[in-house]
Amino acid sequence: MKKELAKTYEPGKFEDRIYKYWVDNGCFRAEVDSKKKPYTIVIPPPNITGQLHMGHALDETLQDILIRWKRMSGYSALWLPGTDHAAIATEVKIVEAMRKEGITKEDLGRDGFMERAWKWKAQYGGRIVEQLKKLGSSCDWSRERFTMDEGCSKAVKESFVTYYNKGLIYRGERIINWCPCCKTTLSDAEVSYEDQAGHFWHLRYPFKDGSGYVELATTRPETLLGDTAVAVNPNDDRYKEIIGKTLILPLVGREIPVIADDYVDPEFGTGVVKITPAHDPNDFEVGKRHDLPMITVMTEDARIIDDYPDYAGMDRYDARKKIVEDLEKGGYLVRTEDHAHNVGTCYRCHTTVEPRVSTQWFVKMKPLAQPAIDAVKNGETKFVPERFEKTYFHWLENIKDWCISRQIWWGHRIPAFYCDECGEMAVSKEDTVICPKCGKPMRQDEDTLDTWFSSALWPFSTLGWPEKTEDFEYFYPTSTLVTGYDIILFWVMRMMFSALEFTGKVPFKTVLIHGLVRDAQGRKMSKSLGNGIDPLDIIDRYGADALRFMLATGNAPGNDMRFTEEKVKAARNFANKLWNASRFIMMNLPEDFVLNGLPDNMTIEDKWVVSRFNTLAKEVGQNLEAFELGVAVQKLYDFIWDVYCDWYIEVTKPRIQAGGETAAASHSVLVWVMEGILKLLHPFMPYITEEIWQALDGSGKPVMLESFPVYDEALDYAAEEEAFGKIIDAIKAVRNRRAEMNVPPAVKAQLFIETADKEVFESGRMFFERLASASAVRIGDSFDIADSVTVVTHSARIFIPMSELVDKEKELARLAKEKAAVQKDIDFSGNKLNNPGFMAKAPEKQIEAERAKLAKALEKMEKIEQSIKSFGGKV
RNA sequence: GGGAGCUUAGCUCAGCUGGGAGAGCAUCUGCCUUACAAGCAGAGGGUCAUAGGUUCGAGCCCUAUAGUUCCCACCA
Repeated sequence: MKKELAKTYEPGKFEDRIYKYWVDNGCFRAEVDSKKKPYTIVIPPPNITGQLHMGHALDETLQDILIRWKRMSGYSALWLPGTDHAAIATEVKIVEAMRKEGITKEDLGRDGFMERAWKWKAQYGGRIVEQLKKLGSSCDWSRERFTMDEGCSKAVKESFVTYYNKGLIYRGERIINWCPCCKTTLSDAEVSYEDQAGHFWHLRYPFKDGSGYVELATTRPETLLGDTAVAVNPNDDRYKEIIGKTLILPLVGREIPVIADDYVDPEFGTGVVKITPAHDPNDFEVGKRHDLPMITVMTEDARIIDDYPDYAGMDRYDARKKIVEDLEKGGYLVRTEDHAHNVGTCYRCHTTVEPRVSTQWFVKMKPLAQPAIDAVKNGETKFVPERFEKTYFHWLENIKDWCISRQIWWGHRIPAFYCDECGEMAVSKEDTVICPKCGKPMRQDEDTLDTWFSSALWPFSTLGWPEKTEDFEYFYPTSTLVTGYDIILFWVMRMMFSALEFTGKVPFKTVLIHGLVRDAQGRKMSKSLGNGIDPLDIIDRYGADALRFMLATGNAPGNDMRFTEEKVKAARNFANKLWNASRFIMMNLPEDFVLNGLPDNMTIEDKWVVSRFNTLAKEVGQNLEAFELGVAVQKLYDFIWDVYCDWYIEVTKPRIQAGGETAAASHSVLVWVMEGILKLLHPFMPYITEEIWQALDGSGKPVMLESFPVYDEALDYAAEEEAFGKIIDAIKAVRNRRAEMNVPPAVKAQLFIETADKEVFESGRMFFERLASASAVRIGDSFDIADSVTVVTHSARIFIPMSELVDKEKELARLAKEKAAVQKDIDFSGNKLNNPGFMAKAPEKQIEAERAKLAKALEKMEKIEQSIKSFGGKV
């Protein structure tokens, strides 16, 4: 069955059609099938607010390659898609949109806001999903999930309640990271530190008894309002006598003590630290140790509270300015110096985080961390590349409790209930709860959970947990998680301990880590820089296959890569090459051609290409097993372009022209190898391989459901590989000489091939005419052609009688150079073989290879010397 | 202050368990050879950051140094 392909490769003309074909035929659907082994990937769920960016494109491409390869390899392969509600990120966007309409959250109230948020989700949540499809992602869309859908919400409640009942979730008053802009708490992981230029203000606090001052330094003078002590190191001789004395807090007039605490570093600054327990995490600890009062001086949006009339309502930076002025006026400011320091900022909006004391919910991490460490230590879960395990261990070994409550509405509401009557608290999976003590209806906690709380359950909540569903039993634990190194701490680690806690199993066996896609200059792609490249735009111009190929090529796991359009173009050109190769095959195929395996009468070059393909299949499989996708794709590229197109197709041309039996055989081999290529390449470039397959193959089945080629011993033709290699070498050598002498291809010349492998060269006779510009070819044991250009390979001497081009002196000089080169080879191998150490310790295989190399070089040397003699030179 | 990565051809990067250095792009030469100029045939270009070490043999393993990037960390 022969179908015409368009003249040029235009992916835009068929990609959408092919995708629809796959969906319509249920090709992505994974079945619970006890006869097959499961292979499962859950997608790192993109944010519903998101637009597809290059990071997604890379992530999805790698997953799709793996899932398509496993599907073709006989697994029941499930790629489970879905989206994340992205609590803060989404709420910020919705609030922003509302602000443009002049509405606030408070105007709508909680229920009204949620209604609006769900509408918003319905409107934009689908967008990113449609964009994923453009890439060719073979997700099982019938199983698509959302972190706030019914099942995932149920899993969230179940896990919260279980944690709570085991004492692994608790509520307590702590100092937490507070974003004054998002008006919510943040976990430690959600704070990113930035170096900022600041100042070091040296202040003096007077003693109450009038005995002078103590000097201290601060980077945050505005927190002075909340100072409840000044601390020195107990071993600091300079200050031993003032411990226990009372100071008057400038501007405020509060009496505060001088305390001693090891936390103070005597070497740093003046060795005296002001203590603000409510606005600094370290001071909070000091305050607890010394039972100091905690005085919160700022509101939720980081303005000074009304208790300080001089500064009330000012934001923290204005207050800082005013306070420094007032300190100066009052004679309390000693000096100001420049000081660079590390400031914690909100990872979403980059507002400086304000430490704040409040009552929040926490997950107790120490007991959960240990099993997660063990699971990786004992190899149940492996990271690729391995080095990321260090990051993982380091984080888990130093982990602090996880603050999970957020003061926003978009998210899973904390399933805790309070009785306003008697103060009782209950944690429950139910939506309405009656107080167990007094029977009054209870009020649910206003806060929601950190978005990563539900993400942490993703590998099993999406498969039905806490129910023991068929999917869960069959597809869990998942096989491979593919994600960027930037969210190991946020996500991978939390899935690990959650899964071990709730399912008793690791969530995935392998974590394949990839890097970031950077711009051409190596900068991170970001909205603020405006250097982001839209994958959809690239797909539009070059096709999804080209983008995928580019993203999979030349990149090792865990390494960042740069995006350049040149690389996409190279990938597109490769697709075009494949496209045209298939066009060539099809335009020459007889109308009634049907592929019926490999023919019986294969020639040397047929066996050569089949054997090379066989090796390719073996190696690609090995590389995929080892997650070396970049290496695998490079091998495919080399085989298709160099072996198949540049050599095999070229070599079939004279055969096809000749017609008959030999042409028929070459048709079969051409199609057989092409089909093999399409199968091997399909995971990487699904669209073009499917499009060509459908035109070439008569089975009516999609290539994506074919079997992935594997090594077949019967197709190993080592002898033919070597023999045809001799022909290739000879053709290359002739071309090389002709190019050196600037002989245009149109100028044909006779070729006299002197060789001991007459049979081999005889079988390649017609290739010299087509590929080496030969007008006629003679093959013999010995020739003596005067004044001819000579070419020497290790298996042949080739004479090209072009006397007008021959310059004896030049020819001798060239031969001398070639001789020197071969002599170097001989010396190199000879030295090795004469080295007792090498002979004693090198593996036999290596010694054999060295002997073979030496033999080849010696053969070549003999031929060169012969040629030198024939030009009258001395050897 | 800890930890990790990177340093290979002019540029961007591969290089699987150690066995005479590769690709794409760029450069140069010659070709519109009826699959493909998004192409074909050739060429040039690298003391694999530096210095030691292990080994018969090192781009690859070990140690130090330099440059660079990232992650983590409470120094006011």
